[in-house]
Amino acid sequence: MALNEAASKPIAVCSAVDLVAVLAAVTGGQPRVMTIRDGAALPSGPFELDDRSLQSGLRAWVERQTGHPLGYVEQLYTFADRDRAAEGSARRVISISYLGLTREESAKGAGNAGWRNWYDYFPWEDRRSGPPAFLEKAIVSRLRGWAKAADDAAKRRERAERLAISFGLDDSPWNEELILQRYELIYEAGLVEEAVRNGDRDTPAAIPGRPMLADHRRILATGIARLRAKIKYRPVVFELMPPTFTLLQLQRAVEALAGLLVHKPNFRRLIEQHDLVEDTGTTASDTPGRPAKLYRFRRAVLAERAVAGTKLPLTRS
Amino acid sequence: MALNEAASKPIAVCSAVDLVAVLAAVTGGQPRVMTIRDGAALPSGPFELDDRSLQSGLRAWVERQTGHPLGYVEQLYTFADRDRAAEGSARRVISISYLGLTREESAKGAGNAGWRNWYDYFPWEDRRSGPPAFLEKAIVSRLRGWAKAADDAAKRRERAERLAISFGLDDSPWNEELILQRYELIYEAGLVEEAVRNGDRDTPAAIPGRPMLADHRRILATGIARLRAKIKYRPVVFELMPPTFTLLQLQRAVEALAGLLVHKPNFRRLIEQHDLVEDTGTTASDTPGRPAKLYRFRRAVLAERAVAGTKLPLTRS
DNA sequence: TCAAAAGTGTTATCCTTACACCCATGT
DNA sequence: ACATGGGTGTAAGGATAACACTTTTGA
Repeated sequence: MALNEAASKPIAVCSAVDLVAVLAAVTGGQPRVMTIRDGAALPSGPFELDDRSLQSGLRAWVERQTGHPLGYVEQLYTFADRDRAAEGSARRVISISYLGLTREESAKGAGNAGWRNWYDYFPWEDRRSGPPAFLEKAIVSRLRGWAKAADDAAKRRERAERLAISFGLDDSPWNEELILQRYELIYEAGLVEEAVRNGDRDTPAAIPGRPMLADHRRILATGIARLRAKIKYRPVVFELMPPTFTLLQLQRAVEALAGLLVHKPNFRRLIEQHDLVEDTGTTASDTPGRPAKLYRFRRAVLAERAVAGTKLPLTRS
Repeated sequence: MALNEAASKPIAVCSAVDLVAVLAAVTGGQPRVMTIRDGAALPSGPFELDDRSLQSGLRAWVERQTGHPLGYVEQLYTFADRDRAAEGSARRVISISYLGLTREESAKGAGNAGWRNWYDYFPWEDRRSGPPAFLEKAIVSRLRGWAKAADDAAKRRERAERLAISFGLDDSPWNEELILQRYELIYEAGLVEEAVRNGDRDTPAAIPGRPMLADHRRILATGIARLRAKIKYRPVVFELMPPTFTLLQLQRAVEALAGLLVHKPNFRRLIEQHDLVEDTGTTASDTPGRPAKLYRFRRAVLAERAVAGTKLPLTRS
């Protein structure tokens, strides 16, 4: 590293840069992610110099692939740690990752590309029917063992605390946003195939959850975490919905993303209170039970609300 | 762009990558940012391949430079738009930017490096004594002119709306987090030197606020925006405070960052309620008025609270 | 005594949470 | 009738915002 203060023009050091996309959708009540290589990797490729910008290039590429406009794109993170290389060669790569939201629909992924339920990769993150049965035995108890196995007492305490917070043990509530922290804990403990590949441990039995190439699973976790956080303060769920939808469909989408169940009456009020939707006048009829009103996203909110929500007790005047 | 699904190994396309740091501190009741080249640029330099990771490399560099531990580092954004090159050569550079927080103290910036009040670059962002006098004439009225000058009606409406929201006109409240949006509006309207340099407009009189090289001012705005947002939901202010401090000092630091005044009694209650600080038993004596208790940050909160704060109405059980 | 800052009390309001309940449709 | 989902009412509790006020020091 040389952040030289007096640097004239930066020297033209060169690195391989690639782009990685976490493309999310919701269908059939499940959260989906676009994958390639038969589910083993996220879509990615070299960053070419003639793009207008990273974001617009990514958008164009996705729209070409899926035939659908990408509703929303945001940069996720840029990874550059050495231990990313992973696969033999110590080649250093910089990965710039993006999160994109789309309505799945015609998921005409060419070749071996396709949409997968993202809980295939993180089965412990789906708590819509309560904590999964395997969690305690296959994960938590082994992490407890790992925490106890640290060298000194301080480290043991620290690990135990991270474990409790990440997985919502001992009075800590489960926090669905901590998906990356949970993955990293499991990784550090050597319980995922990716960690084993990197030679950090000898070969323990892998835990439930499908691995991915390189660090794509970490990137996916980063994307899910961002989305789980964002749905709480920005109206991004709507990017994943069809043009019109019932409030229950909307709720199911939120639940799919969060991996948690939501309180129906209060959810409806929340949506209505914030004026996020408007009535279309029509009702959905093909469903069981009483027909539900169909709503559409009130796109005006995107402009109206810069949102943000104060948290500082300001003085008036 | 070629996010080829079937990509075997990405081709070794090469780009120049550099790191840019937004280092923030608070002293003398003012927010500071570390600059080089006599205040014209942010510290930056080429990214070298032998670093362990971006973050740790940046941390090491800063600690060497300032002699102080960097309390907090986070990645800001990776810029790669073509129009960044700006300065003659169409050379494409990728800039990975970071936000770092430190206690200024011995700001022994070597050479022409040093701490600057960040409102030198964004004078309209400091509203601690109300909206600055020049705002209406030097900025808002000219932006209104720019909004009216758009080609078609739709674009005029869109510009007027962005203007109203960004600058808190027509019933919209001022939102201190929108600093980047405000800067981009001013940039698009051709009112900053940086835009003129890029040849977007002929030469209008520049508005108050010091320009920077390349797009460093945009990066700085990104950093300030992140920090202004983050102090509301994470205890990061404390990274900028001395080991012990009074509640008024803490309040002044928050005000300096936000560019807004805070309601004292309610601020104190907020801090205490959340158990963010603990009493040291000592009091500050050298100040005017009644001596204030000195507090210290309760570092335990970093571990205890994964924080997050639900916004979804979950079902119990 | 006054200025300056520390610090406390109290209220109105809003938002969130939880619980209870009724409504409309198809089988 | 009953299952399924749609939809409303309301009350308790907590957080926030606003106002008014007392306390402690140094000059």
